[in-house]
Amino acid sequence: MTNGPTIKDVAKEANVSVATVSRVLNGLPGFSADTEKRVQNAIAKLGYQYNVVARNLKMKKTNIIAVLLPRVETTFYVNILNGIEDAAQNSGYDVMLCHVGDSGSRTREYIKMLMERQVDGIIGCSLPPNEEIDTLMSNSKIPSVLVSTLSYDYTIPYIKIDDFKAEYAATEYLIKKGHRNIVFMSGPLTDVVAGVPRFNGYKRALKDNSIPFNEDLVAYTEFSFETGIKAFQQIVKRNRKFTAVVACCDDVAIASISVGLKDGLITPRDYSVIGFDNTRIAEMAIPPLTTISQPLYEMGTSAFKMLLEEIETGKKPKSIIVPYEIVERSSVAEI
Amino acid sequence: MTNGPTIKDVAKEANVSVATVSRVLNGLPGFSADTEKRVQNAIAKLGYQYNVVARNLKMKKTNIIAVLLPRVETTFYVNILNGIEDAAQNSGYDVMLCHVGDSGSRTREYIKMLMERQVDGIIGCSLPPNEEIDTLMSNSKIPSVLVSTLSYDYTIPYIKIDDFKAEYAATEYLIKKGHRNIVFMSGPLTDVVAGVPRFNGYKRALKDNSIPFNEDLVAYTEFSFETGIKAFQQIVKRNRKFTAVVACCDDVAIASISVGLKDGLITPRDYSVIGFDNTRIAEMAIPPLTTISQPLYEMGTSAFKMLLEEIETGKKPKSIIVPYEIVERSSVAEI
DNA sequence: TTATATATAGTAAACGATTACGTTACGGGA
DNA sequence: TCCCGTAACGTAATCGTTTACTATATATAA
Repeated sequence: MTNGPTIKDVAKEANVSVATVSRVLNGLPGFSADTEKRVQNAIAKLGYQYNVVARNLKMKKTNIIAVLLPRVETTFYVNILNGIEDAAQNSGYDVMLCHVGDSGSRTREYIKMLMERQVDGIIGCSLPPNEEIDTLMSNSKIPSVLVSTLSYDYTIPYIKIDDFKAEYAATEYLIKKGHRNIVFMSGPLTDVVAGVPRFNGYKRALKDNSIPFNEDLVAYTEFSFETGIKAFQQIVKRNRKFTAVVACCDDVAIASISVGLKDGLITPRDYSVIGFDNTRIAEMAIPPLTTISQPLYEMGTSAFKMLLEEIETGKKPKSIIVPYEIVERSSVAEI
Repeated sequence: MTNGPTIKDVAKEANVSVATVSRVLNGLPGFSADTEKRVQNAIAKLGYQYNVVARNLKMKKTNIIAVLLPRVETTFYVNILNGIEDAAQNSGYDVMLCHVGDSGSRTREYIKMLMERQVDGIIGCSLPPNEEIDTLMSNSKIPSVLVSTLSYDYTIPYIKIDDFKAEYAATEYLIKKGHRNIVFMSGPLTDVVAGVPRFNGYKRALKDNSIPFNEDLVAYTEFSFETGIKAFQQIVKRNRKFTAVVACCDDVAIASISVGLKDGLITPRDYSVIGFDNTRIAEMAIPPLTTISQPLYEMGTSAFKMLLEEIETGKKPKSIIVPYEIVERSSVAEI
């Protein structure tokens, strides 16, 4: 591969110094209109191509941020990612995608790689809090923010909803519609971020409305359709008296609807269902799913803004709790 | 920000030259076990951090590839992306995400940026063929491959299914089940890649089975749920005699099911539906969607392999047509 | 013993930008 | 006329690596 022309070649061609070429390239002051024209002509003539890598080395800045994602199969992450990418693009940053695996197993290696690559910042999405990873991140000195999760010891700024309150609200919504036998399709209790607090929100809403908690009405599942199916089959086997279900995510909500259908149970005629996340499938479900909405896209843009703040000022931004919202569609009936 | 230690500092600390440090860092021959230990100790003592940017400059290689995507809201792209990322990761490449907008409007600027960034390769997903963009890509001299689309003049290697044959097969599948009044929910005919060929496949299957083509049975839509809803409403208004519909994508298929439901029409009892893509929602739909499956993840990994081949050998790889598959679920009935 | 190969290392020139600092020329004010 | 500020450049060091050349010591072969 023959080497392309560099700033030096341009300088020679235009009869100026490299400094001058650099100045016109970057719009810095210090050259006449005539010089500029000569440089531009030289650039055009030689087909000069700017080299960002060289600048990165000199400037110790890459204008790259990395986004760490556990898995990218659901629109949940995609919405956040879109938000991040749009915001980054607007500020002249590019984003590097790091698919760290479901359990976050590749996170360690990725962070090391990112340090070597000199990325300017890291955004971690839904990573399970892990002391080792968190300290690794902190020690890396790379500005970082978390979306939809927390750090082990709260040292890394984050942006998320209040999962406890959100699931409390979902449960209460059902109660206000007259439901009392409410199934809870819980995320795993090993998940301290989205599992435990949502479960607690459910239980607290029950308690505040003097409804006794019934262990028979809760099933544990991963945040996926397939595991949701299995979990809800357990429920149906155990208990038939429920009139509503609050699910830890939309996929599980839809699984709950599907399972019932095989037994001739129709939502919301026979039982109501409320989801969580408001992913794209929520509106496409039959019936369209009533669910808790997180402003995912905005969380993405905000996360980038927080990160940018840390990059530019060196100060850790404040964490943000964003508001959830109940979006009412057709999967809940009053009784 | 105080500068971190460099290879030079390590060299001084270990009482060796920078060349030696570089050699142990890269596992090249030319140092004794004792020297290696001294270098490693120096690295540990100083907390030395390797700088990839400097290497990139020297080596004229970044080990970054870029993936261009029109929009990332559907699991369609996500599956391809996963494939690409996993394959890239295995070969020591990182991927940069470029969200070029729905119409590919930002593609131009992105390609320029990628040239400046000296990325090693570009993978374009589902980009609408566009002469200007294609020549820009070719002129950039950056190895490129296309997934699920073609280049304007076939100069850029691609990997995709045969859309004509696939939609032919879908239509024929319905015909073999006894259907003759078959609606076609067509993508826009401005889409030369997925719009036109699929429409032609549908028409040809009709013809080969001596079924007259009926303009009334086709509606045009974008590849989205919302537009699918509107398009199918048109169909229902115009004609009620159909017994099946072939849809240009899963979202549109589900839209077709949803619209009928409002009129009390149930799939597959009242009409059958076949989708396209086999995205995640296909299995979650009610009823689960029979659809044409593209091996998206594998297309992603193959695309990367093709790209890698071009990066390493400098030769354009051959384009690949991958096989589709009909996955049978419950949205089609025999009559 | 001498010649030669080999292992182990060092020197210094790239890679392609940015920029602090120095220089020159010109113009205006006193 | 002299002084000085300023615009318009140029020079050269620098960012942190890689690696082509050399150089030296030791081992091996003849």
